[in-house]
Amino acid sequence: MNRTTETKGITQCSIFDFNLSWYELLTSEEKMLIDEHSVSINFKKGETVCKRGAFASHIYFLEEGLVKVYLEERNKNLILTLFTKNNLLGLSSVFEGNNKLPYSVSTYTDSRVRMIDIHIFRQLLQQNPEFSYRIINLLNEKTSQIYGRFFSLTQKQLHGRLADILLCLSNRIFKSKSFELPLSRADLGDLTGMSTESVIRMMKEFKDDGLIDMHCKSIELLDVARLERISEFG
Amino acid sequence: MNRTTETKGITQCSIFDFNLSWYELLTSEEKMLIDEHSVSINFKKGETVCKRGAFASHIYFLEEGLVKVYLEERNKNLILTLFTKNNLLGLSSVFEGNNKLPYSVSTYTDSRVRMIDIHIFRQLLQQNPEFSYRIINLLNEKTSQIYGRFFSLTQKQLHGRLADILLCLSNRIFKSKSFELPLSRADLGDLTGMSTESVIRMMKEFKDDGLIDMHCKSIELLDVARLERISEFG
DNA sequence: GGAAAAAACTGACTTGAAGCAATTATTTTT
DNA sequence: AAAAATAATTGCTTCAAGTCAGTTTTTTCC
Repeated sequence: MNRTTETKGITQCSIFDFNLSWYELLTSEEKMLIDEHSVSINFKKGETVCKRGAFASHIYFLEEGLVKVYLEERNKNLILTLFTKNNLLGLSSVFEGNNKLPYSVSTYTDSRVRMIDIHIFRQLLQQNPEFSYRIINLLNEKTSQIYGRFFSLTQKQLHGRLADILLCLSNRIFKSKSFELPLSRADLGDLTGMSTESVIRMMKEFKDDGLIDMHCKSIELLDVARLERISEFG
Repeated sequence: MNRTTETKGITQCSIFDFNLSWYELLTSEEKMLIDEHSVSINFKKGETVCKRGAFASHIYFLEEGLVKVYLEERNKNLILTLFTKNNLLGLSSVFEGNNKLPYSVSTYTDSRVRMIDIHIFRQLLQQNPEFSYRIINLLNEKTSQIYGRFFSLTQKQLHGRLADILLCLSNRIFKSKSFELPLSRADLGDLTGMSTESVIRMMKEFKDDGLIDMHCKSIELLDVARLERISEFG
């Protein structure tokens, strides 16, 4: 067919951190319904919010904190995505076919999670088309981010994957070129699909090359342009 | 927390092939609206239905055929999923934020695709909650399948990945233990994240081990139980 | 504040899987 | 039906990246 204009690379950044508001789209009765059928729970750093395979009884709204959404099997771990505050988690289970949670969630920092009864949430989806439409948009946005990560982890080598994740953390999560990382090196490994040792080696290499500065948990991106090039060329 | 019952492995099968009906949920006026604002197009084997980056103007309903949904960049290819007939494609672009298509689609066999005006589709989503709810379920089902593939491709080695894909093709796509494969070895590579040569070597190995029988494009699974074990143990 | 545990790091070694180049088989085209 | 093009296959070589084992640093918790 005919030539299409070139678009940006597939993996610009892929960690979930946007938040279209959804609560505002509800009527006041509906809001009240949510309020009545939800509770807000505090989790300490490192705690498990929910485990894959458990029955899905709630939709989670992360009011405060930072969490990982991950899969584990045997000793293999894969972090699907990170969520920051004001995001909805566990939407996959609104589908009755998925009555079990398809992933686990645990916290990196102290967090507050509002747990919303899933039946109420479903009811609202079925009665309020605007709300439902917004949720579709949230799901789609998330899916296309997952595609980006999928591409990154399957098609790029270590340099590219690490550059990807560093850029994401900076742009999406911490919104700053320097940040204190609450994730361990092992977590970075689960996020990039590489071994802990490789993460360490690669980060040292980035440091030696003047791409980043780093003292243990504190990280600063020094040369974003070059990191982007590394991300692009895999 | 308390111990949850063990669930099945993450990657049972991950190719998209279920179809909840959605058309029936529309009112007769809505159906008419769809009919008026859609056309059915025939594609020959190997043709491109749409390319990543193009403006998303339609939702696609695959009336007949087999297609791949894929990402390409430089010489890297990744097949996200395969679709069989009676499935909706391109739902990611109902989100106005994504006015460009996030992936490309091309056919493996002669196919017929109904192209539905995206504005009409959006309108229906916003006015018909049951329809919208059904679409959410479709999206969710798809997402959890993508997670499975994501895990498979990032955490398993070649044996496991090939076993995964052979089982999927058999269970979901062809619904038979023996089938004529319309995909090339290179496509199997793009589907499993391995090189064409590795696909060939691995399939030969499976054949020598009595797991499958194979003559060029025709494949038969001989020992499904063992394939499942290989899939499970990566 | 000191002991214990957990992370972070380093170097040596091994290997899974990709890349390359050449050959054979299939399919398409004329 | 022959020629050309595409796909499948094989063997050889290379290297990216994981594993293992040991050391140092940092964090946690009595």
